[in-house]
Amino acid sequence: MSDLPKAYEPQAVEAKWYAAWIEGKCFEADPSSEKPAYSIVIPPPNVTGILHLGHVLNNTIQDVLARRARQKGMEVLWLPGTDHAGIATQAKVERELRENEKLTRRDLGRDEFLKRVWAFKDKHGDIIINQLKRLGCSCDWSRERFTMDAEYTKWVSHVFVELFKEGLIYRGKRIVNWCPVSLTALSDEEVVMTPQRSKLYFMKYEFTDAPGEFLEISTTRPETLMGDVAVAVNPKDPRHAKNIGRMVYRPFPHTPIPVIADDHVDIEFGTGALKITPAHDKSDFEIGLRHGLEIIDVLTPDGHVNCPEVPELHGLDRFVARKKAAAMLEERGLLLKVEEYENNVGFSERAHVPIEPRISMQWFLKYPCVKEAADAVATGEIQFRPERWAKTYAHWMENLQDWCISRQLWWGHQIPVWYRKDKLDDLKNAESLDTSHLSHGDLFVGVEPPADADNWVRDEDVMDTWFSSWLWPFATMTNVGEKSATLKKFHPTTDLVTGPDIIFFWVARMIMAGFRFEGELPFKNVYFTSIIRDLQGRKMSKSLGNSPDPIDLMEKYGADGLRFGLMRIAPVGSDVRFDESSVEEGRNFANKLYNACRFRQMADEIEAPTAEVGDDEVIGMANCFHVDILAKLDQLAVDLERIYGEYRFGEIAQRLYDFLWGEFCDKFLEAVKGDLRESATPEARAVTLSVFDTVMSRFLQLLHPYMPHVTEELSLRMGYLEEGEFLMQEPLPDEPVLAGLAAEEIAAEQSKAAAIYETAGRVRNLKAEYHVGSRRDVKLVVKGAVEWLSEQQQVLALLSGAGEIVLDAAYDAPKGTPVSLTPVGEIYLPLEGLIDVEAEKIRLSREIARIEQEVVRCETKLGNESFVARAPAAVVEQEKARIVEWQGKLVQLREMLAGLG
RNA sequence: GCGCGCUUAGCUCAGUGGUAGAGCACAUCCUUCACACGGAUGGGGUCGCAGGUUCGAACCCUGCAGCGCGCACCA
Repeated sequence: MSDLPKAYEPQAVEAKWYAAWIEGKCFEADPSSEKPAYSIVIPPPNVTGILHLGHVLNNTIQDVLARRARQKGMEVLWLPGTDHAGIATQAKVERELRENEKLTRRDLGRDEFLKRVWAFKDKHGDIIINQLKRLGCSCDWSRERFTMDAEYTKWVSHVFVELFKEGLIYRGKRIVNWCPVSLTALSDEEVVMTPQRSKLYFMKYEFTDAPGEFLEISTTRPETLMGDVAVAVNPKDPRHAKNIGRMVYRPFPHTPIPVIADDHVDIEFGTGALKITPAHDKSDFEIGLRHGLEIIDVLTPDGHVNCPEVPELHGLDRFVARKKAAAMLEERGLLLKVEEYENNVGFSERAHVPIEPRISMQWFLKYPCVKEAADAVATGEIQFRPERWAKTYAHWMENLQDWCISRQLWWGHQIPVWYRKDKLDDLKNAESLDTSHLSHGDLFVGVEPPADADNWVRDEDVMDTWFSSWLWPFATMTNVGEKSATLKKFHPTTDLVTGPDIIFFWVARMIMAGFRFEGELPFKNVYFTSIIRDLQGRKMSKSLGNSPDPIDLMEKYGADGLRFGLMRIAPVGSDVRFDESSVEEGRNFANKLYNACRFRQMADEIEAPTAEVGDDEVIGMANCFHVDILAKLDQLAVDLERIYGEYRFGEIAQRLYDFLWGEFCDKFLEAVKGDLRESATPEARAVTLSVFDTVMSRFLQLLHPYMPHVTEELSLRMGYLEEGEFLMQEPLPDEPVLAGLAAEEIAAEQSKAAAIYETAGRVRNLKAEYHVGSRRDVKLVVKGAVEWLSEQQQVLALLSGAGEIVLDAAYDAPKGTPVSLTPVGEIYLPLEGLIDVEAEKIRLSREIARIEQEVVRCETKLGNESFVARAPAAVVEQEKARIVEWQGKLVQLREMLAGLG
């Protein structure tokens, strides 16, 4: 091993092990297993997407959970797959078509276009899957699913049909969020409210019964005023009481419209008069319904004015028309003023343009099993982490709006509804459709097409992508009408790991679907990950170019480095600011681990005898450093078990890091280095090697979920496992390493080790103070040494960098010899006349002053009767002990100062 | 407008009542036979502000401020 490179090179190792795990079928779940089940379904990434850091965090957490569960003896299913991502995928293909062939999807026709999308999916669909594999994800790839698989599509249709029969799905003309670019309706969740700097136009409409008298109105959208059918005022508004029931002239087309009264109008806002455009505003639409007003649509689907009566505006883009309309008002002397104004405008989540509220015929769903779904989270049957998201969920569940599930797209699950050809026009124009039409035979709703298909025409729309995603936990496990062995074993799933940004889109809807179609919750725990931002706190996005490519990071630092680095900084509650240096630290950690093992291998190559020491004998021969590290390992295992239960992934990473680096390498390895030299006794060598192996083999196991590749590699290299065995399949041992040793004995040994470590630190800092920190030949004299110090004298010399340590109870220190009070005695550092006496005097005086202050502080505290009476006894004792300690030190320091003259 | 978070060292963040912590960055030293992707030492914080509870508050309570995020029919 010593001929290997000094630094760990992860790339080849990681590829090798991933292939080996696949070859060994390590990820495949067995539904017939006797072991308890543990399951996760992956949040399916977009099939044509590419991996970003959010995916890395999310999937690393899932992999950690899955791998840990396997170690805990569970039968694990991590079910992977991809989502067809209707709008996103269709838009990509349309763009490619436009750029390469100057064609639109309509030029190709539906069938041909869909062929193109499938081809695109086949070409790009594996990219993100392969990226997940590169990351080391232990998904059961034999069960990979896609939301448009034939069987999955059946589920989607089946669910539609069932909910339609139940009367929860209906069709109707409503105001929907219309995207003028994608040319489809969107759900409320797909609209992002964005503050905009816009203009508020104040205009006046003339009363028909009083020429020269005007009603003042403000609006942000003058381009829609051709669709005005009324002006509304609040009935409680005294300013307008006299106006209710009168008529005013809409400027263009010049037509009288009524002034009506409606509670919705805010008296405080502007002039208290609101123009009503039912076709282009949701609340206007509702007011229109209440008052039986006409609906005049003056915009085309792609956001252009459609109003031949006003030729100046007809055909203009909506934003061009806005300026033009304002100019026209001004020409007519009807524009009073224009103010700068900030308001919230809904933007299309995908197309990034303002959505248009638009009347159109769409399919809607009234959510099923709302109460069960709300209760499941409220009662804690489904546990949210962090818990506060439960409140967000509850709020949404209490204010559910019907879900617009139809999309005017081609890529997706086509609505399983057929219309009779001869009734097509009637049906398409009908205001609404309900289940009664089913029996009339004009409408056919079914998973399979009607038998006499030639007489029917299928609804052209497809369903919202989330209408398939919400079935993911069970539709990936079983076919319609079956209860597969997989479903029986693994549903409900154990943990769901996802981002809080899709709590409404996905999480809430899955819970409802789970209750409705499987009669049970879909998962028991939901862990919401942090949102990853850049160092400026901005979201990662392609357009900002602030999103590092995880593949590049893995090339540079290894998948294990990326995983560990990201997990270590991922906080439980809030967002995380990403910096590449954290990944670098992950890489460094893997390297540290690798080198610790390399050190062990090199020790084997030294030609020095090793005694045969049986496992049982090791503990008996162990010194305090051995016992100490073994005890810390046991403690680590116990702590990790608890922290896993709390899903505190960052803390787990931190504990692993601190143990390996701080305890194992910095302390333990340094303390036992002497045991591995040729000069050491065979027994000491044997015991130390044995302890090393015990700790390292168990530590590799504990670290494995976070850094699967390097731990697997080292377990084999170090001989902890045979060729053909996998660390990922090794169950975690239940027994502590030190099970056979009494707690008091462990504590006694640990306190010795702690004393030596602390003493070494004090000596090093004493050396540094006198600028001999790098010298390893200094002589130390210990006065008043604890009786056991002679046993560990060599180790202390090694750790503190001393050439010689002399125990001398009667040592008479030369004047000004630096001294440190340590847990093992007074340690002097004779400087052989090299010190600057004056500087030393100043240093001592400062130290004395500082300690005196400490003593005063403690005494004041102890003089406080309330403190003594109310504080726990242990705390009071601690304070007292502290004073004794400080005073002892003061005596020493004053003597030293006096000694200097 | 309502709700939820956050505010601790230059940066990123731990720390849920008992003497303020880590990593990075910084400074000095060390190319000592696991590791410079390393080792040693050190400087650096009135824990956002103001009150309150308590013997004792970064931590609990109440206000306030700043930042961020949700939700909402302000034209």
